[in-house]
Amino acid sequence: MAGVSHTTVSRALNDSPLINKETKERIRELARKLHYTPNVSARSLVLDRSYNIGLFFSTLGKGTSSGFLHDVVRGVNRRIKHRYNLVLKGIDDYDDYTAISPKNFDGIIVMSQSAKDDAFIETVLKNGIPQVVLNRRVDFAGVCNILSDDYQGAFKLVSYMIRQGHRRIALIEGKEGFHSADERAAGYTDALKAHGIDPQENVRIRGSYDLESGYEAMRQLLEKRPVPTAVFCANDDMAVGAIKAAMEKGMAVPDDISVAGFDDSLFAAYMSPALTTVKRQIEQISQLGADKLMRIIEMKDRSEPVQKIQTEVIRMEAELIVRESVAKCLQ
Amino acid sequence: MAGVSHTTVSRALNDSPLINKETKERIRELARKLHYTPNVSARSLVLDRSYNIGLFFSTLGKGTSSGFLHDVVRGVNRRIKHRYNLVLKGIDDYDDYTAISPKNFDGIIVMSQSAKDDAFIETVLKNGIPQVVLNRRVDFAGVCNILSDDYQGAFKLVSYMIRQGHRRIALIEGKEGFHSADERAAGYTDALKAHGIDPQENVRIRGSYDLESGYEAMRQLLEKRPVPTAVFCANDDMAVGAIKAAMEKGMAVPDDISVAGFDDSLFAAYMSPALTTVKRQIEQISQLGADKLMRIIEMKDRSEPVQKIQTEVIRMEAELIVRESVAKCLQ
DNA sequence: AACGATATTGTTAACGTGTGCAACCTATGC
DNA sequence: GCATAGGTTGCACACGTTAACAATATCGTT
Repeated sequence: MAGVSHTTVSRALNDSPLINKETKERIRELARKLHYTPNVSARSLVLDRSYNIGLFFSTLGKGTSSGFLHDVVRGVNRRIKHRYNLVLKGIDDYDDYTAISPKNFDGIIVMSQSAKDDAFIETVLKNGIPQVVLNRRVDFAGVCNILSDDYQGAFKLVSYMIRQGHRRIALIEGKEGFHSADERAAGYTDALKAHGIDPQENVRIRGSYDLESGYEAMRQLLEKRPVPTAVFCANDDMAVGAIKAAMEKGMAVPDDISVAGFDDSLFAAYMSPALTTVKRQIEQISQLGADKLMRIIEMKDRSEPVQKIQTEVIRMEAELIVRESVAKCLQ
Repeated sequence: MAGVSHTTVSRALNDSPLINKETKERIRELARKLHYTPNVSARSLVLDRSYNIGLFFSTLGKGTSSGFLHDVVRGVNRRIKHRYNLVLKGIDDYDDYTAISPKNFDGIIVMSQSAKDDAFIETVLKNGIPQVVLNRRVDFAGVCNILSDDYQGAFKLVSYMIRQGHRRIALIEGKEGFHSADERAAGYTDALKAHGIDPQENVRIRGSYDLESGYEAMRQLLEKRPVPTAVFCANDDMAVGAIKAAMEKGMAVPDDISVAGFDDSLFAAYMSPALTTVKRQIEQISQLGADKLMRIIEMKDRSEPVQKIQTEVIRMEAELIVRESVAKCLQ
């Protein structure tokens, strides 16, 4: 329609230097008027890029909390260049990884919760897809890794409890097999030891990160004698459940028993009592991860060596948020 | 490598009837061994399908609650055929809609919160992309529309409050411009009128669906004289904020003032007091929407007329969940 | 044995874009 | 006036797949 070859049109839309400025403007104007949109598939085919960024969670079902998902999506979406598609996936939806190919994903962000993801991460690595693993420490060489320091966060929180005079502190653990659960438990144990307190196995109960499991765990804890004076829940959701169970038994929080969580969920500040917890910078980690991934992709485009940036490990400090649900121990 | 033409390979992998069974098996076995993956871009180009399903929210930033996002993603992800990519987008990220083309999306699910989305929905419609609009009533001919009946849910809830003896019932409204906010407000107003109570403008306060706004709104309400005996919050998050504000003023819920929410969030059952609320079947709506979309896409593939299914409007009943936060009115 | 029908495979073109190369045009310098 | 350089455009091919059509092999029927 412009009386030129398709080559010239292509050059106009990609503002190539090999084109007359006026023809370029004329073609662009025409394209706008006709609502012309370049065919992504054709471009993908010849340029060997999919314009898909995969955002993979260990699971999209139970186990991933809503606030976590939301923070991650917000963080990543904000930093992804606009021409990309953000493709959401659950690793546990796959039963084989043949579809994980550089043809399908220009880059992949893994929000990893569990060591089960290692096979997936390795596949991505082997296929040479630019990758960033967030939220969990992995040991593959050549993988950029960003996570919050849950161990240190838990350590700080439990130390704070001890400073408040608590000695018999229970733990409601996170979901089995989840790395975050282990880290937080380790921080708990080490904080006790560092203050000369012997960790007791019988005030340590396995939860699964959801409200019900916190409720159930607390009911079990309240049967123990002596009853713990404080409970560290491995996330806020379980803390909510735990507080519910305590109240049903006629115990006031924090007067009769102190409870703390982990995550600093949206509602943590608005509960009664307001929840003492640890804040993870999930949104920030996600943003940072997305930025890194974009950089790796760009370096790969220019076929620069990507080693430097890739093997990096970044730990983001977790912040203790003191509110009302942990009180001084009076016993 | 198999000593056959690429056409034969194509037939083997798509199990076409035009191929010998043994050759098919031989090629498939070979493909598996070599980790051969078909190139999606090339297939897209020739078949004119992108294998992308767009999931569009009005916004991915503030205004969309975490639980909502999570329920939708879970529901849709479960029902989408595995070969598709679930592409997550915020409508407010776009400043023009030229990228919204059938080449880029085989189908689109819109989780619409606001009338601002209409321009977007119309674009999708004009471009002939199979579309399902969830969560909000739209009037375009040829659009499949599934939503929860928020009006009726609010009506039921407020009627329940009235049956409990409440007469002075306040409203904390949802976010301005959001359709759900208007629906719930209308249900509130009509329930009052239906029971012969005159809606009072001065106990009606605008919120924005987040916890802070519920908190602020409640503080304002508690200044009113006489103080309302019950407050209907247009979602659970605001109810949490409202309860916080009440408690800070030394008022017990529900003994001194009753509070109800909307959504039945995960934590609603675990708060103290457990929240009386209305349950929307978000996950179910999302599943149903995804199913419908898949059907529309398939019909379009067979170039059947899609009119029958498309103009449908489905209203899912919202369910009153009675818990503890609304008590009998003693005044 | 010859014919047609059927099963199986190969040949070729097409999808819409980007790119190397050739071709053309124009201006500059001698 | 002519050679040269630089700016601008078109030609032809490539990307990896599907599909219409042609070609070949196999089988059963008369």
